[in-house]
Amino acid sequence: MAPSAHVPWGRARLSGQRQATYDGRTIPVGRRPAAVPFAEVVPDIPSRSLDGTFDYAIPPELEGECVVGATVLVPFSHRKAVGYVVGVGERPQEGLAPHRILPVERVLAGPAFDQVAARVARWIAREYACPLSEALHPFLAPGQTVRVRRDGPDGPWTLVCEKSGPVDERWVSLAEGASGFVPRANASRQRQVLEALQAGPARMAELAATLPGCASAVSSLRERGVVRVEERRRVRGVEETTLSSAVAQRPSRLTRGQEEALAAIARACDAGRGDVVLVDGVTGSGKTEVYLSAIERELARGRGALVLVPEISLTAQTVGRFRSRFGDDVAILHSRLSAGERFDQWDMVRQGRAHVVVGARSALFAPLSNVGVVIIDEEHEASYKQGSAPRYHAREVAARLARERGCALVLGSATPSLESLERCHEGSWGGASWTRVSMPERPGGAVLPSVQVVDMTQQFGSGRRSVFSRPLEDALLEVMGRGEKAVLMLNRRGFANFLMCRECGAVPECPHCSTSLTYHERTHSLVCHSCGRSWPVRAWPDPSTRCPNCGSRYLGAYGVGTQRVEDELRALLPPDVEVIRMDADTTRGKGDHQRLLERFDGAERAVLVGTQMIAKGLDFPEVTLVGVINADTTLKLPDFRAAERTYDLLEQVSGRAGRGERAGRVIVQTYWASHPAIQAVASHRRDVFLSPELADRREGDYPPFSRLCNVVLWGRDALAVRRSCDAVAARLRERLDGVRGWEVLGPADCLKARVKDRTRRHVLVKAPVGSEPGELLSACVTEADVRRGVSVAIDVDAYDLM
DNA sequence: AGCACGCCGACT
DNA sequence: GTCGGCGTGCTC
Repeated sequence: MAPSAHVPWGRARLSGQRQATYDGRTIPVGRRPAAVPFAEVVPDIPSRSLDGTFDYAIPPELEGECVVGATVLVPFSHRKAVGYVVGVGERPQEGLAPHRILPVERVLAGPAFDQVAARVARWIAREYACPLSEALHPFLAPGQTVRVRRDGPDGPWTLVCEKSGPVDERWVSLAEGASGFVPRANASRQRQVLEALQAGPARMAELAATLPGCASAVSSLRERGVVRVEERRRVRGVEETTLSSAVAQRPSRLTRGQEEALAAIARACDAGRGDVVLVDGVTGSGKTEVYLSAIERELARGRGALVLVPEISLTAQTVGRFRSRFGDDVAILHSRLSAGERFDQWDMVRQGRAHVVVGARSALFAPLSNVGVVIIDEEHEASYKQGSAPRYHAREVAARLARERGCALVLGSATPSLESLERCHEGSWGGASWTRVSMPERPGGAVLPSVQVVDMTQQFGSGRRSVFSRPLEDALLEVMGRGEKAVLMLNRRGFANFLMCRECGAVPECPHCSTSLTYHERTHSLVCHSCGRSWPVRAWPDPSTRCPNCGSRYLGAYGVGTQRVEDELRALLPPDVEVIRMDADTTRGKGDHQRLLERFDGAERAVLVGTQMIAKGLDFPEVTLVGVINADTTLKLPDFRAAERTYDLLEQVSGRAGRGERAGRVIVQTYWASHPAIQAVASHRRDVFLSPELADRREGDYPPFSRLCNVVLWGRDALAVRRSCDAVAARLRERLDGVRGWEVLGPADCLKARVKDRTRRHVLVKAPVGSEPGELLSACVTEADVRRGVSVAIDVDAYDLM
């Protein structure tokens, strides 16, 4: 198909002059382009066997509307289909008989993406082995799904439009009574509302999303005349924004690390070819200020910014910091907004009325064409990998997007991923340069907490059976005696069960795959979920138990729940100490999370017990002790990233201690005190973890030295799943056996072998770093005999191997 | 011959 | 994903 004039978000007729809009500004279109009577359309039919584009004629009356990014209704085979325009041109595809070309029937929605985005979508489809229609989905306007469906087995096909409901247009702002108003000590929600409003007026829906259950606080503040609540169409006026600059806490001067980071980012922006800067800064080193300054510079040059933060850290505080610096130029996109609210924010970006987008993973696909910089905060977070189709990694899509848009990519973390560190070590990757800038100091010279490692095998050896070691027990009593607070973290129990020797700490591993073996109680066996091998085993308290390492009979399933820790704490501490448990059970309801944190905040002296959900975003100055009950549970998960995740988590949770004036202390309990991940955290030296970990990864051909792909098959019929998976594995081996750098593992049962009455099997494929495994995997799956009723997912660069 | 079932390929 | 076309094989 012939390329058309390059007109992003082209609402205007292509045949006119000076009509195309570009982020709200009019740009000249030079010569008069010819009409484009053909549209290249991707039907929204998710199927591997239907992977291509189809050309349709654009009738004259639709000429202005039927542009790249538009949603259209087209005749398809014997029915109609919703499709997306990914290209327009003067000629249809070659070799297509003219009489077969049908006309576009209707334009259902205006443009949601431009040609550059369409190119990125094509790349996603190839790279992550998914149909192009699925790769386009994240680009579409949120909450505006249009589908053709039919009612009944052979009823008529009808068009179903799910437009988002009415938008909550109530705005909350500070009123005259705000000055001098001090909320009561226990009114923490009121305080948070007022803090959020310091940055300027906020939409009720947005407040409710970041501060669950704030409605009652707002209404009581209104009764006292502290805030005003107004119904209005839009707030983007003038009077409110003047407030925002007043509270932008711009530091008087930047640290050297911050200056260096900004200089590197400026160079990357100016190079305009997708160069990457990794801002490697310890917790509290002021990465956000670097982002804000970099964005300011780009805005001054007339370019916008995309900022990705992990969903969990998208709090009122984060939003407030961006709002206070950029006011109404910020759009917020995340899952807690209502559908209408999301659409509204998205549409603001499309119309060029907001140039900074802050959001979770999917904010990457916001309709911002004039991008100066893409920023990914906490880039090591596993949540940047999407778990359902399209199974993209935000870092990789961002790198591609930055190259296509000619802007810079900034990655920030205190514990960068091994992938990013390795690319920076190489200096370049995928045609762009990768630079690491280190920020080792905290502004104001705050110190990192001291970290003590306690060897639990010694505690066990000396007859101690409590979940608390002697040092942790002493520290807890001491901290409570001083009227301070403590946080105790239990690593995720892990979905997988494993055996561990309480005397020597050994965990049985697969001799072929060097991953921990999972213990299956029912069958009394140890199973490797990488290669599928299994061994019979007898675990404690069976009298014949023997630890393969030391011969001890204390080889048993190991796990401590938050409940047990809570019980032991109550027995240990004086009755007036608040013990707050925070885990999946106690945070089920909406706003529970926030409520528990408030109770912790308001208490005189308290201990917060929780799973890893407490590791992030907790900022209480009175916390002087952080205890990790058992660092090993995540260390021993059958996942090659287990050590990296443990290191990240421990580093992160350590950063929770001593954020106020008093120094912090961290106690890490472990059965494996010598493990590099634990030693690295204890000594505040990342290389202690990094060098042996990288050596292991290289040795085992794991990322970042390979690309690990997971092909999962599931279905009700266990035999059909098994046969299909065998067929896929056989096809992969036919193609790949003996090919240098490629390896096929399995088939094996998935770690979660049965989910919702479906049997799950999988095959792992290791591919060389420079390769593009997506197309090959797609082909093998298509060619293999996958039975009806068996579903397949191809996960390239898989993170979740369960 | 008449029809149920399953597989294959087209769909612009 | 959905449907029609066509071949196979069974039944009337």
